Amino acid sequence: MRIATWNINGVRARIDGATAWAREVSPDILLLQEIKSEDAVFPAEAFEDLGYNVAVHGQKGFNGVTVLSKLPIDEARPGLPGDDGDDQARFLDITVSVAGTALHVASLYLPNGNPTGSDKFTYKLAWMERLRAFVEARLAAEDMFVLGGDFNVILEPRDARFPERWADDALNQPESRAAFRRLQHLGLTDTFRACDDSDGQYTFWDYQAGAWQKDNGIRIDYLLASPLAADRLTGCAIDKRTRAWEKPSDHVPVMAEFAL
DNA sequence: ATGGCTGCAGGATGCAGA
Repeated sequence: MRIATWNINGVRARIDGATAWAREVSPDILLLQEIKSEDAVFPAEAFEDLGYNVAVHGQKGFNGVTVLSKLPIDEARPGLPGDDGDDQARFLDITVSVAGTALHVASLYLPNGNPTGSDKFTYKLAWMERLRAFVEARLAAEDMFVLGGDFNVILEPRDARFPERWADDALNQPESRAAFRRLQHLGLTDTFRACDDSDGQYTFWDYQAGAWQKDNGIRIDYLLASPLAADRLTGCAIDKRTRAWEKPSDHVPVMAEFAL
């Protein structure tokens, strides 16, 4: 079972690259973020033609997440619990059945939070606390699950080419990292780090100032596995080839392989 | 970096991103 996540930065502007990549790599489950589309204009047919079942939690202009699955989607639950007043489309949780066992997979787009100290930063931290509560409940139920997406947190200095340049950024604040650690310490595995401990591994390069050419990147996209899923982890990869494509997303796909 | 691109909404430029 191959699960991939990719912040596509506008799925309609990148539908050709997205489908070409999905056709070549053929993940069983593909999570997309920042589709920047409401449900009605999401190009579902392009993915259905590749054999995917489609669950969408869209929003006009901004945000928006999807789960594309070659396995039938038994249930789809849009929205992160914990705040009925939150109307930003940043979370979609689905259930599939693998060899008679339920596997839950969530696609998430964690708030950026800039500028630090603003109400957006407060929203980011509150969103992370809601995510922690969600994961805590999931673990208490001893469910097998994977959380994938753009977490918008730089965990360690080695996750940035120039960490000092991110000193004032919401992605790199002690509060942001602490909230991510609280999540991890409940018992989630950073699947990439579980099988690749090397430095210089990034998932995002800014469009500006030749960041890609200078390898000025950061690692902010993750696939986190619950214990039952982590026990089956067999591999991981960041596919940075896509960043060199024509009209690329500023993020690249992250993958994890499970013996499921 | 004083954010130097990019997508989207809407029909010009402003906003959001990281």
